[in-house]
Amino acid sequence: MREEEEGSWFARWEEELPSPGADAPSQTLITPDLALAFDIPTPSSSNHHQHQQHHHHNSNLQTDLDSSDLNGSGGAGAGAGGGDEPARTLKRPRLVWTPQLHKRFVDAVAHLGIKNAVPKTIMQLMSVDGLTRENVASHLQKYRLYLKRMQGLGSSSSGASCSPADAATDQLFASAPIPHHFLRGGGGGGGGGGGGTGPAEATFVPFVPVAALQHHQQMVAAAQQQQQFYHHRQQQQIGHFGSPVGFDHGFLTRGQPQLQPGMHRMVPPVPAASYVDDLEEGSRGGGGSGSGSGGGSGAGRRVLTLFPTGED
DNA sequence: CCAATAATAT
DNA sequence: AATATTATTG
Repeated sequence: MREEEEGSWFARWEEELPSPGADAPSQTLITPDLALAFDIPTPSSSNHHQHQQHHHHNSNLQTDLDSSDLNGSGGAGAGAGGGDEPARTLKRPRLVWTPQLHKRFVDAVAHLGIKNAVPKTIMQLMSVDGLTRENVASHLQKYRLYLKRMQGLGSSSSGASCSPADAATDQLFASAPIPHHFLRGGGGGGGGGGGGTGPAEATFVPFVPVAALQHHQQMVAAAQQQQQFYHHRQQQQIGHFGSPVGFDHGFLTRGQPQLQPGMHRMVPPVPAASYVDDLEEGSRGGGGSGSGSGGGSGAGRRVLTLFPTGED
């Protein structure tokens, strides 16, 4: 029995994020505060091995991924009350892209069209609190690779992944209703997301909302202001990340953005993103990539990933 | 100067 | 393997 594969990364969690520990009060709500206190020791110097916090039973693990744990983990935090203390050089926990979150991502991209599917726009359209452009950009890379991979292949049977490694990634992306659009080269494809697993589609409905999106340092003024915002976000109200199952349900989903005084939201295209937020998504029956990758490591990885879809 | 992408590092 | 981070280019 060996769980070395996935164990590798989550094992680092202890080092990465401030795994709160036994000394942590049972106050599940105060987690952010503690994390904050822990995380700001000495960021300047190279990361020496800081005191490793003990970790309390943080149900962070996606293991029971269900409900709306749209967020990942963490607790960087915001002053739950009065604190607008700049959590200087605060490193937020790694963002956990859960299927629900990814769905929002895809949904945003889908409604934007490949044209405007840029990190910043996506981030704004998602309206997910605490999400940074970097987060989206990073994930966007993965997503593009996934799409490209899909395009490259797509023949023969419903397949999806060839390598076991890709299979894992596919599972994540498969959780979203991929509006097969955006092709790297011109666009294309799309069609049925849920209905057919047919790769290589051709029908595609690019609804270009707005015309040109020329960036010249004058027209994006609003955007720049927005940019400053997420810089300050660090001390503003981040902290809705880590939500151990059961508490901290600070839904990251901001239905409508709260307009800040002195600034207005810049959403020229796409009026108000109004998608249907479905908490539960169990769509992946079509593709159904064979989980049994046969291969070498397909033994027992049943922890993390996969939500209660009740499928087996 | 700002934004996005690509590559690299953790 | 998944993200964050950094560097480069537009």
